[in-house]
Amino acid sequence: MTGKREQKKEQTRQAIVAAAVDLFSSKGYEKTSIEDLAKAAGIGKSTVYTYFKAKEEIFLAFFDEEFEYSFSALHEHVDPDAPLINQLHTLFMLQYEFVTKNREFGRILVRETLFPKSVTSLAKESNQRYLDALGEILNRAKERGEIRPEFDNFFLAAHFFMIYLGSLSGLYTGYITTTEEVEIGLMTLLNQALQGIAL
Amino acid sequence: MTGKREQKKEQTRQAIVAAAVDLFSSKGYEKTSIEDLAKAAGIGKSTVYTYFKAKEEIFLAFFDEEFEYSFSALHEHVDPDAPLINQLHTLFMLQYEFVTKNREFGRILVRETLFPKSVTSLAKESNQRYLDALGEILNRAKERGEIRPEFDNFFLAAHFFMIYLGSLSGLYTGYITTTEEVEIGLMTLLNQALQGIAL
DNA sequence: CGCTAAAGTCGAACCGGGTCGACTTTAGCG
DNA sequence: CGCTAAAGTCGACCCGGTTCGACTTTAGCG
Repeated sequence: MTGKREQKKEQTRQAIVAAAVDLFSSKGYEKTSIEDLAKAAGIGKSTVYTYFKAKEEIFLAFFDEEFEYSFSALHEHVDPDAPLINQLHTLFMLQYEFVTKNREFGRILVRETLFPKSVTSLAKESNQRYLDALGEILNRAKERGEIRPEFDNFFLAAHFFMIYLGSLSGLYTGYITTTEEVEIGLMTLLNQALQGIAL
Repeated sequence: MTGKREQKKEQTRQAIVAAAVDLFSSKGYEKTSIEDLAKAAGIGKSTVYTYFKAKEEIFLAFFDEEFEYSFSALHEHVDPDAPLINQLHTLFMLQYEFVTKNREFGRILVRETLFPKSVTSLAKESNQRYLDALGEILNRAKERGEIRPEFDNFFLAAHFFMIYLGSLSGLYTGYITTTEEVEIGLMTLLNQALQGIAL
């Protein structure tokens, strides 16, 4: 396999993603047209559609690259044996900063990964990776005896993920506006989840 | 005030919303073009933009009509003095059914209200109404001594809302596929929230 | 090496959301 | 009632994502 043809195809794909990383970062998603990407990649506009079914798919590929970078930064900041709430706090605030470096970017990201038009493996993969990272943190917390062992890891991870997600939504709907408010909201909700709401 | 002009304007507005209720329901949001709406309302395409700034705004107006209907049905199903978890369960499952009557509809709804392009009062209003309805349920639960009184009502409502939101996302990303699974997921998460995750 | 069918490419066109600016209606004043 | 400025209307157009179909390249067989 991997004949000349496949190699070239892979190269072109890379070129499109590289153009996306470049242009989405500098001009933003909406303001970058498919034609811009095509020109930057040195191909024709409609050729882009040989490699990606839609603009959103290019976005997801672009996100993959960025995600890698962001998650490697995470491990430098979080002590794997710190109390759970500290770890979650750090993780979410890092993620939050990353997402709001470009407000537009974060919005599209959430929309496309969490409420995608069709069930593509791409979107699910992104979520899974996030959930896995959360799962590891939770596992360690369970081993330390910090949290109830009878709850399922998947639903625990999902629970925390939702809290993060909701805080983001608060940002986009205008309920909260500053980083401090995000921080307060996040901590309040994490506390509720950990302590329990019922008397 | 309310001269002939304002009356007619209101009429035209209504005609557009009526066309939206009709066409969005039958053909779906994406497949209904502005021109379709204009034709159905008996006006020109660009006149639509005198009444609404964007297609999304028409969607929100359409949703307003549907929302009213759905929430009135709610009060017939939920006993205001039933245990909190039962009330939440009923509320969310009703809401869920409503939203998935048309899958497309639910997706756009979440996207536009929770992650809107710009902070419009419209989207915030929709959320606020939902949060208010939740707040009432929580108030009664507090009065019955079911939940911790020291937590802020807003954040409690937000917490439950997020759980619902996350379950929906699970549906759209393909983590869950059937109504039963939604129900199980919902109950699991509500339990976690009420009991508390920490040991 | 020549041929062919499949794969890859891209210009042209489609489609639908949104804008512009010229035209039409009408409120409300004298 | 007549006039005018403001409000309302809409045809023509722009723009960008996506599709179509004709053209070009190339793998791989004889």
